[in-house]
Amino acid sequence: MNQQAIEDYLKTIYLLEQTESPVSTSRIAEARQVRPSSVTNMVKRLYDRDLVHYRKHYGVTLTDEGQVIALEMLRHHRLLELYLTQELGFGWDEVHEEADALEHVISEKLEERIAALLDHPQFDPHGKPIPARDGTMIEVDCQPLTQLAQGDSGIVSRIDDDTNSELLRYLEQLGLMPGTDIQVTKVTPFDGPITAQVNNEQIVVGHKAADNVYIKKQ
Amino acid sequence: MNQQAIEDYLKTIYLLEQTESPVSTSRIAEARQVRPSSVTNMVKRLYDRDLVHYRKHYGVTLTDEGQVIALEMLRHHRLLELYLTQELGFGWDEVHEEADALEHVISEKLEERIAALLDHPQFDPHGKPIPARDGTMIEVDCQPLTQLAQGDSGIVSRIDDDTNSELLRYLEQLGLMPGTDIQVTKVTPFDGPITAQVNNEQIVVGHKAADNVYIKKQ
DNA sequence: TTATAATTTTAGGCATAACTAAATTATTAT
DNA sequence: ATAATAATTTAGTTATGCCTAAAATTATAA
Repeated sequence: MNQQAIEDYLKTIYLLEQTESPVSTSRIAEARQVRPSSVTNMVKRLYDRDLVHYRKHYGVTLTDEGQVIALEMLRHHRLLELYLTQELGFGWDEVHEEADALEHVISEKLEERIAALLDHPQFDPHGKPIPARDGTMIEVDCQPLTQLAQGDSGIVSRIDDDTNSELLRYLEQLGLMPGTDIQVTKVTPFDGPITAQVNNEQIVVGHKAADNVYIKKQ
Repeated sequence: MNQQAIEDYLKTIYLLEQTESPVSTSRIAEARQVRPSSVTNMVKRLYDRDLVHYRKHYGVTLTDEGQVIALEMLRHHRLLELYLTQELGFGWDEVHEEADALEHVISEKLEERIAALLDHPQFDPHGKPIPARDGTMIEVDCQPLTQLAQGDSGIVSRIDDDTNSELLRYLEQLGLMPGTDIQVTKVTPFDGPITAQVNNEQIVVGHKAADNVYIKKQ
């Protein structure tokens, strides 16, 4: 079993656990784009290594040991994304794949140097929290733009699907990046578009895109 | 056949070809620490992919296509070594392993950004030439310190074995780093130590270490 | 309780990449 | 030229990793 595959599975399980825990094999299969039987096999091997708890027909959760590895990958990934944008001029829509490959390869020493150089940052370019070395992570109370009501205002906190370059480029055009102030001007029913005030401009954004934009209400 | 294994074999073959070409399977086996028969198998697969020329019982050389990949890896490796020392505070004795892992993973885009940020450098921290994107590379006419005679002077050009951290730390202590002026004060027979003037100090360096220090005579 | 859906088991595929031992080929010394 | 030696290749084996389809099992909800 190679380390990269282990790390990818653990990361997937970690992220799925944020929504529902325990995680079913079919959810993992879906996320990893393999068959459920492949997942069952892999999960057994992860279980043999004490990286997950596993009860048949019930689900999977990470052990402490498994979570340490998952968080390490998440830390690597998000630090790298920030590093690439801040220090190497990458766009926030270009960093996901690069970080996905690099996260498995950088040493702890390099991780630490990058973190220090960036002044131990708390968030990646998409507003996602970067786990600290001890596994702790800031939680921001926020909600999708689609759930705000007319008149509500707040600050863009994070973009949910940070793997979708096209979406990111679109949101950037609209100015919907973490830290931006936003006030909802108008909402429309039946998952219709949302109108909002952003950077002193009126913007209109479709429901699907808006669903990825999480706002911290004020 | 995974890409990393291919790249490692091609890099090995490239480096061995600098000394003698064609390269025998046993030389490759020695360099890669595997059995000659394993190399024969691998070489056949490389041949199937047009990455090497291969004649049984005769030897192996890189095809153009193979050389492109080998040089790309060398470029990645050396750029990364320089980047890690210049931008991330790594010592020249700490970068080899990190670069060895990263070289297979960075994208062309990241390579280019790193190169640009470093102002398209020509040499890595050990004085080795960095291949340009088109495969060209500066050649420096230099020779091992052990081959200089008393009174000869020059500039340290490069360190041959850049994988040996201990050696690199030792040479750094002595001030024997690329760019340093050096004048040979005394040589001793039977592979004995060499005395030289470096940074206004007299230093004594053993034959084995000196053999790794290449000098550009003036 | 029985049908349906989800999950697991089984058995095997396919690729990589190493190894050993035996056979073959090339080189060297007589 | 030939025998001895060295280098190389062949053939077969081992081990790993990750996947799949199909069959069997288990959970669940009507």
